[in-house]
Amino acid sequence: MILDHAGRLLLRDGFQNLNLDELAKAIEYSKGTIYLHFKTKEDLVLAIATRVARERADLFERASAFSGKTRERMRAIGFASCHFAVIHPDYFNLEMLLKSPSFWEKASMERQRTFGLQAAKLFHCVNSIAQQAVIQQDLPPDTRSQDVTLSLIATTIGTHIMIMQPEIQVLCAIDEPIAAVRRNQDILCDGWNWKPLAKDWNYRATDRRIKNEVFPEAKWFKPG
Amino acid sequence: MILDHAGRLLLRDGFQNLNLDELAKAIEYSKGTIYLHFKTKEDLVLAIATRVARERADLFERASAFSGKTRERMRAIGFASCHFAVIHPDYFNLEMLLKSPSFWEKASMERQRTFGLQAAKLFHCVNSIAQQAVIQQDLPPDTRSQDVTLSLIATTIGTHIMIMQPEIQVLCAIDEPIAAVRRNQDILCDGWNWKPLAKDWNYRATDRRIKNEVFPEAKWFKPG
Amino acid sequence: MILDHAGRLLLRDGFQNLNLDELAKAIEYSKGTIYLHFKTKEDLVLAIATRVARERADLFERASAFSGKTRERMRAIGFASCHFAVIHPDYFNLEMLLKSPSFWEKASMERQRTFGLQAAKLFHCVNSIAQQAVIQQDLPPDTRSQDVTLSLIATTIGTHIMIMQPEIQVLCAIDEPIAAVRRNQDILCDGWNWKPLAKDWNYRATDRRIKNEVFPEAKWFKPG
Amino acid sequence: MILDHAGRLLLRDGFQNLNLDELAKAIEYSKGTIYLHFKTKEDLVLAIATRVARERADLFERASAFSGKTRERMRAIGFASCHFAVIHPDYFNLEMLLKSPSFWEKASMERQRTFGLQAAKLFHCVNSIAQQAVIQQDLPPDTRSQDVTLSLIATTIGTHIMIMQPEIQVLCAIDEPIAAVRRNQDILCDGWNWKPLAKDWNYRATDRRIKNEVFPEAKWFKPG
DNA sequence: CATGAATGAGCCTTCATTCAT
DNA sequence: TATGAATGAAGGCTCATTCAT
Repeated sequence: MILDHAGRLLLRDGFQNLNLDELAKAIEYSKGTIYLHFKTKEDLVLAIATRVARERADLFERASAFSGKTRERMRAIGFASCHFAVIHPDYFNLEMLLKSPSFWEKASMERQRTFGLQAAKLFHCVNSIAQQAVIQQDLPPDTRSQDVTLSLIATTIGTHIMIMQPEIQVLCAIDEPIAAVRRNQDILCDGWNWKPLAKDWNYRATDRRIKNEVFPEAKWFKPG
Repeated sequence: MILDHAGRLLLRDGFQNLNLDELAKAIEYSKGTIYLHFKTKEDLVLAIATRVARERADLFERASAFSGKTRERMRAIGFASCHFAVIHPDYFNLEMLLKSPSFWEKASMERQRTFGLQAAKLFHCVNSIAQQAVIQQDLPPDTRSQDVTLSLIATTIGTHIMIMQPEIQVLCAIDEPIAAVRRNQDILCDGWNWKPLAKDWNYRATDRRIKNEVFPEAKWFKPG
Repeated sequence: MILDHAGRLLLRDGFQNLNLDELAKAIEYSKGTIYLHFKTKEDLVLAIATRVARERADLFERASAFSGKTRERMRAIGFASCHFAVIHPDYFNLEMLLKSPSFWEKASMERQRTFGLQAAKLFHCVNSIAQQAVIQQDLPPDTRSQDVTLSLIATTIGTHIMIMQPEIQVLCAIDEPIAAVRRNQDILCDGWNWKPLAKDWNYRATDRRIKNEVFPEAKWFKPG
Repeated sequence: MILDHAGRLLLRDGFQNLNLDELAKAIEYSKGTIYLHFKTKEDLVLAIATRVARERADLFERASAFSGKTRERMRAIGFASCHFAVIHPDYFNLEMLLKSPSFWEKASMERQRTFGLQAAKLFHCVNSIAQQAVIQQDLPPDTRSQDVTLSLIATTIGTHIMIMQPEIQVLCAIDEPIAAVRRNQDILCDGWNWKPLAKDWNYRATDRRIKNEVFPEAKWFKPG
């Protein structure tokens, strides 16, 4: 598949240094053939991004189906985001690229729509759990679910960005980067007063269940 | 000054679309003159980033000097980060660019060092307050200050990135984007159990003090 | 062929003044197409030089096959060098360019190798005749063939360089520049005591044979 | 002196890579000042060439004053050319540059004249000895002195060019490059039948005299 | 569907030269 | 006489895109 190779080169070189000549050499097809499938280079890259975004949305939806208290289910989402980050550690660089208007206007409408869909699924997964938490009074009654959702996604993204930088890992004496992501999510949930709080519930057992039931295939850095 | 114009064009066009011909036309100097001051295009852009980063570090250091409880001082830092985000809403795009190794190797050593210095100052400002909080037992005794620092910076960055996207603003029904940043910081501090918690202290008064004492010149979206 | 036009412009303008825009205009192809075939401008020029050098090596090898005494065969090589100089009077300027290390390192390895091969063929042609002359005692027994080879090539090159200069032609009252090359080769062979010496053998007849048998297509300045 | 530094940089970098910014930094004067003295870069380089050429002419004239048989005096000239080549091993690269018409037309008339003068002196030194040799019947009576002169200069130049190339030194198993120059000159004189021939006269003694009387300051590679 | 040779606009970078001070 | 900041034309090289086959 074109997208596999293209994705690999894209991660290695970045968007601007991604070279279609090199790509054509890497895949078994010619440059002309690439243009049969993608309107422009941007269109191709958006296709890659969309595929990865769909993968992420799928992970989130699987996690979303986890049974348990609302905070446990959100915790499953947290595991999903970490699992995804392990598989696609540099995906954020790609997503940042999609911010530029000059990028979007060169991609096909259809693909723009498809990508937007994946992003929306993501938000929805998180937000519907938060909504239910408010309803079930796991979260304080006057809490706006979108605010919780925003904060969780933001913290997750921000932490991923931070821990990718080697200097930060040194400064913060982090030996298990991915664990920092889930810790921050956890602290934040406590901050929102999302019941049961970390101190009131043994999440070790929950974590074990998530790993077994939702991500049996995943490799986690530290078992337990 | 060259950097002013260059910064403006950089924000408008992005790095790759920043055109030195256009820049030369914009400033009253010629292209050759630009190269008297900057070794490469990358060097120029790093100079821009450094200048803005220094501005941010200055804001943080001013905030750091705020007198009060540790959490109040951290709150002042939060205001600093928001104030900065208002002045330079697109700075994160620029900072993402600096991730690429191929970028750094084209900039002059001296400028690389200077930029690193500013980034370190930032971390230090936040971390030293967190350290003091642990010492003063405003934070639980077994808390690692670096973890708190990391989480605060990560949440701040992540939230800034999120609220820049118009779709997110719509989805989350945010009418005051910048307020979301400080809210998330606040929730997170509560999550860390940083005393006094939001429910135990009237931070309205603190906020007023910060605005008056630390950022008397700043325009905040909503007074109060 | 690209190399034909490029060679023409190269001789007219020299390396530094050779302009790829102009070249692209001269040939029916575009600048990009040139770079499909040649890695750099230096690579292109080395390709030109190699082609001419191969032509020269071919002439030398044809001459090398001439039958007769060793000195007669060397004389045939002398004719070859003159014939070549008539066809490519400015080749030495090109060859001088190849001295610069900064030139070589910008050309492709493959082409570097090919060019080196041609140069080696040249040396070999001359040297193997000199070797045989020593064996057959046409040259004194303690003569080192490489020294003879070096002197002959050096004199040939030097004379070609000299007679290219109009002032020298005037100063030396030369009306037939190319003849000077062969005369110097002849004097030098006499100096090495290469038998039969010019005074002991009628080389007119040999010359006639060389022209007819080896270079029937050549135009010599003065018949006879 | 400007020319000293400029000459050094010129040899190191070649003409096209000679950079006036770098030169201005090397000397104590500014770029503007350079242009007070030299019309163009070419003019500057021609000045360098002229100075070295004058040095060479002086060496030749000193050698020309050597007393002895005509062939001994020519031998002194040979030593002069070698001595010069040792002091300025890369001068030929510079002289080749002066062939290009586009170079000359950018230099000042005055300097063009001065340089031509030095070149003429060179030719004259050699030629007048050859002329006298014909008159004194050290050379056969029908010999044209200019032909002898041309052949000697050509062989000298050609040999210098050849022995500069490391590959040639290897191919020819040369361990004393400069000695090859004088050997070729000697063989050539024998070829012209310039009396006394090498076999009829002990030139060792002559060489010793030349070194002592004409170049007492010179360092020769092999004493004796 | 597939190709890959050809394109050519575009861009960064260099550097000899000038001139106001 | 000396400066050195400023110039700006020039040129090598890239690479996304096209199209005839």
